[in-house]
Amino acid sequence: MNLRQLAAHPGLSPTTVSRALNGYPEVGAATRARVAEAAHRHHYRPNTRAKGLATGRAMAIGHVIPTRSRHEIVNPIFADFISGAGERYAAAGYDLLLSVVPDADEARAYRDLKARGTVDGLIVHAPRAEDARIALLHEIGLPFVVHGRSTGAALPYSRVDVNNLRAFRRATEFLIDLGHRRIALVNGLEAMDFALRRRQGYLQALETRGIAADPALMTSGEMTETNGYRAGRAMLAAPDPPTAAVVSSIIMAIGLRRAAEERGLKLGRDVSVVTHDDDLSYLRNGEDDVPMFTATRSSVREAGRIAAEMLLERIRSPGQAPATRLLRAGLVLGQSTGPAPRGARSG
Amino acid sequence: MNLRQLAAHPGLSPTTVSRALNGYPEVGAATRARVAEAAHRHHYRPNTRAKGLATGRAMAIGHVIPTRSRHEIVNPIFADFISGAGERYAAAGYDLLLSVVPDADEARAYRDLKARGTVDGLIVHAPRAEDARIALLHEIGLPFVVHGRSTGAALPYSRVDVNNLRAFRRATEFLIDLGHRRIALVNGLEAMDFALRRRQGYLQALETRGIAADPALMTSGEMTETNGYRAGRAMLAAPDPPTAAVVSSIIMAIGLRRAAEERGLKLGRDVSVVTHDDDLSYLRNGEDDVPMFTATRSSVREAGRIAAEMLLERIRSPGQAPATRLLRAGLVLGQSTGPAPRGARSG
DNA sequence: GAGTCGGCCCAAAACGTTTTGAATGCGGCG
DNA sequence: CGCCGCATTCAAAACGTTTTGGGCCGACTC
Repeated sequence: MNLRQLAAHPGLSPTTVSRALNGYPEVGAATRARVAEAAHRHHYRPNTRAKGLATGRAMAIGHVIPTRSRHEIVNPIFADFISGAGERYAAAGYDLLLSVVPDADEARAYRDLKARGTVDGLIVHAPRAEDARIALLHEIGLPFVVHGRSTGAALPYSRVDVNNLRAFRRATEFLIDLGHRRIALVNGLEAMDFALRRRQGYLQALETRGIAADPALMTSGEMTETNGYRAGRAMLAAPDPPTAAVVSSIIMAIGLRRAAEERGLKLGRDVSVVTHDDDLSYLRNGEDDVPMFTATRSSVREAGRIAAEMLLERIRSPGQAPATRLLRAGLVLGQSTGPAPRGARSG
Repeated sequence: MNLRQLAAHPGLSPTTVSRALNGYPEVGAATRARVAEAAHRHHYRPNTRAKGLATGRAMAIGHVIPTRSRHEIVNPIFADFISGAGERYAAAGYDLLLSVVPDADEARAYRDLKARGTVDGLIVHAPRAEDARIALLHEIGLPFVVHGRSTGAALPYSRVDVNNLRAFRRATEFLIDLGHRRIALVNGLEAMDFALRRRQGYLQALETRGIAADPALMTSGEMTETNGYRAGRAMLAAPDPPTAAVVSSIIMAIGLRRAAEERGLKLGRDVSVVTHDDDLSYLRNGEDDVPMFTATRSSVREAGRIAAEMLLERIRSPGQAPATRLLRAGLVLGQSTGPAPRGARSG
């Protein structure tokens, strides 16, 4: 059903029908009603491409999710983040365009999206320190919002982020307060900015309390269950094992728990763990009674919603100064932490 | 950079440039080279919307992922499935459009996509038995491929699926062979077709071996860690607890393991578990040495790749008879299964 | 009663491509 | 020499919208 065909029915011109549907004032109330009725009856929807061509807007937001080419791991938080964002896009009449590209091709993907005019703006995922994409997007001239931060970026940018540094410092201090001295850090890939900042928070806490950081207790890698397990197995088998750990992802924490239990160690009694918890919908921590894990919690779905709103606002009124929304990850007490064992295994 | 602007540069008409770029034969070799060079130099990409308008094709595939409005859980397999599919779309020059809609609005979402001409085809996720969407899409006239099956659907349709019934029958038989008699089923939502068929497989195995099914041992729900935990906790606390379970998702299995360990029971010794394993990229079962879980394994990312290819083929040559690709989930031996305890706790 | 203004509507241009239909120039053939 | 066919190229229409620039008519002002 065309606009022309739709217009022919009540015997009007396409112009008038278009105006009636888009709420322009210069159309009579009676006609507007007739048009609305006809449109409804024929299930009329304006053709996206034609409308976009005429208005110059794509009414779509792009999410470029980079795939580290080696092992093709897709971060499980994407699903929840995108579902949060998608909800807001839908409400505003925007589509969501997903681009899964090997990270080597990422720059080209951005340029393409702009040149082809496919999207009106985009979300930048998994930023690194001094992330090159920020300069690139400024150059290209596409509105964007970063999920996370990029320390040292030369140009300003909008972002929604979690107070990673503070959260991890608090988590580490909490463990220290419980008497732990050998505390491991099981981190995400430290090429990522969020991981860097969590590490800083961890280090600051140790330093403030006069505990020397031990490189043997710090590990970093893709946030998979296997990597959590590996880290746990290696550290717990070492001569002077940690009595506690701060962990960057609940999935890694599950791997770590597996490694502990394999050695007959119980979380919260023999080994304490504080993990970051993105509040993934299929992996709720503490949906029943006491949470399994003590955690720094921040809903990534909520972050998606906020990022979407910020981006839509940037598109609506360009030229605004970049904004920052900081989500605070609260420390949630669970069963995975407890006082350091007396005369800890650390000897 | 326009087509017109691009054409002005080497002093050609838009027509010729368009033809040169799209590989039509009626353009001289020399001109074609000149055009290619100019296009490359100016990073020219044809405007998606204009191209789509002219050709009548959107060069985009839609994925409608329904959100059960109550708790907004997004199935964790979507990320991997979509990443597999997206890879193939990209290779074929297609975009991926994601629609996150409350399942009540799903029909309208499909009609909209068609009416607005936003996509050339789509993937149907999480089909139910006699799923209404199949008839709807036939009526609408959009090519589609179903991920899964819809038993009892009146009309034919293309699909890629796993042999759920056989896999779960085998898994159950395997446990029976190990001496287990009280075997639980921790299933996904049985509104979903895949869950129905897994249940059938489970029941068939019990029946064949002359074991009466016990409703108290069968549970069904959203595939979250919490639900796995709840099922495990309830069943293991019951008077006549199961010695084994078949589980529909590795995430539920992790919850089940947690419940078992809470009672001091060890998987593979006190309780045996066979779980389905979608080979999620961040939750690999058996990346190191022996798999944690004995599992029916089938890569959902691979399913995504195949579904994408089938759909693109359907779009390329319409009118083909619907096709079916059946992936076989092999039974992978892990540490979570062992012989039934002698004089099992079943008393 | 003439002129002006507002309300309502329409024809045509524009967005950036592809595709149709036709034009140009050139060599070869009769 | 005239015609034909071929290889190239181009102008214009088309895709389905929005937007620009009027046009018409009745009511109001003086």
